[in-house]
Amino acid sequence: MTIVRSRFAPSPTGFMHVGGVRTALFSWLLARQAGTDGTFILRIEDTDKVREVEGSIQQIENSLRWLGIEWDEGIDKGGPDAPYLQSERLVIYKEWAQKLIDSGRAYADPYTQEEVEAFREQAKAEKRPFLFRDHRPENPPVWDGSQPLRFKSDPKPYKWTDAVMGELSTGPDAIDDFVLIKSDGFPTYNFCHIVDDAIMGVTHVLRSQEFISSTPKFLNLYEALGFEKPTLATLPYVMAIDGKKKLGKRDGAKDILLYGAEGYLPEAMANFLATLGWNDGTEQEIFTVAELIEKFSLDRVQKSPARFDEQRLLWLNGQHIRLLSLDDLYARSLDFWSEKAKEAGEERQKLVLALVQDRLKTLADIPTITDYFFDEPAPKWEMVAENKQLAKLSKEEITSYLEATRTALEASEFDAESIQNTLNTLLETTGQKPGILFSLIRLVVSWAPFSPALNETLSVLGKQTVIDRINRAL
RNA sequence: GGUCUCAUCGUCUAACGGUUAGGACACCAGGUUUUCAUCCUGGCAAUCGGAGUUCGAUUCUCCGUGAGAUCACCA
Repeated sequence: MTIVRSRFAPSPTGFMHVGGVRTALFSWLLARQAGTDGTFILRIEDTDKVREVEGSIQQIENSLRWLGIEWDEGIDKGGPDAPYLQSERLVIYKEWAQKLIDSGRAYADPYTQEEVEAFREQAKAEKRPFLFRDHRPENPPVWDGSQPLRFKSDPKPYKWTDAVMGELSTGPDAIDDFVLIKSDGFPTYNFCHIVDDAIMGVTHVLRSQEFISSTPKFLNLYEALGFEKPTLATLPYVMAIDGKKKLGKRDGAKDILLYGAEGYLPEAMANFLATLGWNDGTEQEIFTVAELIEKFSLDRVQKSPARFDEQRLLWLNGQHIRLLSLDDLYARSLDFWSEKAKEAGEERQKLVLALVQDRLKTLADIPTITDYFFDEPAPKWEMVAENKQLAKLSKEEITSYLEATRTALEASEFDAESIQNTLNTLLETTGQKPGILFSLIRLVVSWAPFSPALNETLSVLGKQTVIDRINRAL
């Protein structure tokens, strides 16, 4: 097994959406598949105090945990390279910045922000790219910490291999004198993530596509610092389903935790995210988390962006619900039952749950598909009118079918099998098609859009309830 | 504008240079002598365009076209 130290390094600027979570998932899968030789680090990059949102760290941790992503090292867990919160590591960055100053690879930026802005405007007006290094001061002042500290870059073309994208290259114009330490004393992402990855011994850096054009800067900095470059893997975007833009909070990307509240299973979400841009080359669609860990590989990750298709997630969720044992399903369903259902107790809830398990797409379907087992449903006759077949029946026909049904069921033993026999006999005596007669019975006892097999539904409801509901309808 | 990336059914994707271009979601039609959003069967539907290399190109090369990213004292 190869040694893998991978990390997820979000900034605490709000909730997590599917794009960010997928990056974390892939990184985690890589570490877990290395077995005991794999470590997954959660590092929080809080160097932009302006954009920071309170509570984000907790939310990030909750999101990862919900998905089943557990980290080995992090701010709450500690680890050999603690602290894992960048704002607590400022001395480390200062140290490395000093090394760059000493080796002549960093200098104080003497300009005001307005002056730099003027340079940028000028370049724009002249239709040429803006490069700070064109304005590199001849005799920069000694850096006292109040000015930004800039990297003295060594522009040159680069060719490198990305574990996902393959061979990549850029010209020298991609490299400029970027800021290492801001005037507020905090390092920039560009600088501190490189330092941290190196001293934390990170072997695999996974990140999303927008970083591809900054990679040459990073390569240049690795060289200046004398660090070995880790394996770089660029993940394609997750796109909004109806847009051509990457999925972002502005385009309706949801907090990943909301999916849990909406009745999605974390393993379905993991399956969905993993197969959004990755597949194992076979026709397998449903993967358990264990299978994902076993089979995931960076070289089968797609190069092109994938759209976020909620329909597919819904389908996968139904598939994963079916995979659950009844006890497991029950344990996860607790938040979704109606009050009446909870009053009925665990035994009865499980009886009903077993009946409906195959039909659930989300746990949030539980009330709509089970409430009539616990509470008297309000008749919705429009459901009869909206049913193509039932709409044709006259009021008299409906009445006579229901009366016949009541009579027949009153004589039934009311286990699933005898109800089945009773219903079959009923078809013969009424001469009606099952699609019509059974639809009618189903609606009258449940008034629900969908329900389990009729004989089982009736049996679980019990004779008295069924007769009462038929009477009520009559 | 500079730099860079990507491109197979509507969507997610498969295909050592040789397949009737496969699967899944969605959709449509049947079936399950019982409803239904389950399940089964079937159907619809794709290699962005043009050159080149080759006996043969979805696959390799080039040129277009389209889409996207980036060019911050944000990450």
